[in-house]
Amino acid sequence: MRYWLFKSEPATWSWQDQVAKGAAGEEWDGVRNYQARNFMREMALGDRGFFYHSQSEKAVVGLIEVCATSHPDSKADDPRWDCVDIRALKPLATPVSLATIKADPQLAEMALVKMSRLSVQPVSEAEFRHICALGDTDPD
DNA sequence: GCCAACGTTGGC
DNA sequence: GCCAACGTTGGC
Repeated sequence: MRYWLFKSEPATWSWQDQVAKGAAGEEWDGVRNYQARNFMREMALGDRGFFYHSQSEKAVVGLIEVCATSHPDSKADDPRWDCVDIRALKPLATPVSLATIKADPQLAEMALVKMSRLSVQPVSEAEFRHICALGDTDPD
């Protein structure tokens, strides 16, 4: 299993919006960046990831699961844009802020820190487990 | 609100 | 194919 991070502006699509979609999940549409799209094409059913609030909040707030592999983005008028569907699993008991991540030497190599504009990015298993621990949340 | 980083576009 | 101009993202 691989691990990922999905970034969203809460004003546009928040964790609460994601939770409201329930087990059926929702298409992660709107990505118009090749790197982010290519990561979504690599995702497998059951891959796990973080839901991150950018802008005002800047924190990892929840755990998600990939529930549909890559398919054309239904909201794109250009066939080059694919996306996956994800569903909310559970919130982090304690959100893990960007400041916390930046201050942690074990997380210094994360794309979140090094490539701040990338909206869909891979997370290593060690990073995934560490952030779950910081968030007082069972990764399973 | 500002600015740095970075992706895209279009002229040459 | 290069590069300047411009737009967008996201942290501060």
